[in-house]
Amino acid sequence: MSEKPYHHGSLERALTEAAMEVVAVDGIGALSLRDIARTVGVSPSATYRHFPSRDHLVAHVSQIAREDLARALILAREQVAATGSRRRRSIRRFEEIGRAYVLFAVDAPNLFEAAFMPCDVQEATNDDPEAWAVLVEAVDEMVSTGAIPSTRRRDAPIIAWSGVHGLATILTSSIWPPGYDFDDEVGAVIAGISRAIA
Amino acid sequence: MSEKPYHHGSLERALTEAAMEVVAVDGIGALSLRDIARTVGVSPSATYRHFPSRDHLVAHVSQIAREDLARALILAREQVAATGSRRRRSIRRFEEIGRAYVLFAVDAPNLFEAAFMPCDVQEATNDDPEAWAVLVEAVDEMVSTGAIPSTRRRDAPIIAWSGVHGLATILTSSIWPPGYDFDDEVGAVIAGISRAIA
DNA sequence: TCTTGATGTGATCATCGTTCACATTGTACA
DNA sequence: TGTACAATGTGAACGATGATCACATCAAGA
Repeated sequence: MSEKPYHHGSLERALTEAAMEVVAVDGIGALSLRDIARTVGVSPSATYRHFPSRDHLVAHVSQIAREDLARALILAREQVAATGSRRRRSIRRFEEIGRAYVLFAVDAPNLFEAAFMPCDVQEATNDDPEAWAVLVEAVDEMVSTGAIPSTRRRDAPIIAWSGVHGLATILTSSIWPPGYDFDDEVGAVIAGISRAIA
Repeated sequence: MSEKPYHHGSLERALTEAAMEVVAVDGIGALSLRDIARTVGVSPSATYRHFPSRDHLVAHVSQIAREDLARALILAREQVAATGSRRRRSIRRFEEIGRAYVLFAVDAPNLFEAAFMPCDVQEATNDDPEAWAVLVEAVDEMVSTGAIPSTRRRDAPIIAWSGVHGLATILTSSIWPPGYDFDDEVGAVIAGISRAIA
């Protein structure tokens, strides 16, 4: 029987994975240092060798969730078929990114919430993908193909982000108005955004 | 010296007010039953005579915050001067409501967050004003004055709500993109919404 | 080999939400 | 008027949590 070694070897990764699991399933509020220390099989104080406080763990999870979202957007953009005009394709890319944004929130509401929660502590900025950059690129492409006027280059990302982020937040806040269908309104909002920035 | 009476007299109101204060200043996460019991000058267990659990207090605060927001929207609508055509006025009312929505979030970010936080426990529905209803009324008025086509009556509230709610959330989430000015973008987003539902 | 830095343990502390038996008070009814 | 009863507040617990500290263990280089 292999005895458990005194040192875990990759505690930080294990803690992070356990934390992501808890947050994804039960939300950021259910994240407890002692709890994940238990599931990883380590003493509570060991966690402090890798995260100075619970808030730092939360910030780390939040950062990963943001990267996951950005990757989902990139994937959606790349899955747009290379058919039709460049102009038409830039529009479809933009709309698919918007749809993926809302879809991510619906599929993983707890991760979405965690991604944008205000964190007291800050993660060191790195080179990981950012949702904002993906959005700006898509807008730039639409400008370059003439799908939207260049005068909107500046405001379009904010308008688009507000629209999809608002819809996503509303969808995950249990404040959805009665009598409305999710999928229908996703299409309606994205179409509205297209009109707003056209 | 007036002795403190054994019974507080209006503990529930006092607890609620103290809770609103704490939430407004330090956020919903800083709300502690023991803490507000201390500030009100009562034992921790006394709070349970009025709120079955911390979650119920949170839900109560959330409900009040939602009412505050709705009242702010109504106030903004009523402050639109009765000048110009009915059509023009309906548009201005709608836009001022949107502006007030974002302004509320910026002025009271913690209350705004509390207003839309997912609550496990539910407050009994009452007749207090709801932001959603205010928005729908404004859209209906725009339809009746011909400011927007009646075909958009259904989707316009969702589109508008998504836009302002998204902007408000982004503004209060410390994820605001660099190089953008708050006030400018509020105008840009609201103008975008107007184009989206026109 | 010895030392040093990194990593994990166990005990401990203050705080929190919650519960429970009990105290106090206002009130409706005999 | 007096008395049972319901409402409301107290104080002492319990278990759980985040955090800190002295100490234990281990790996790697001088």
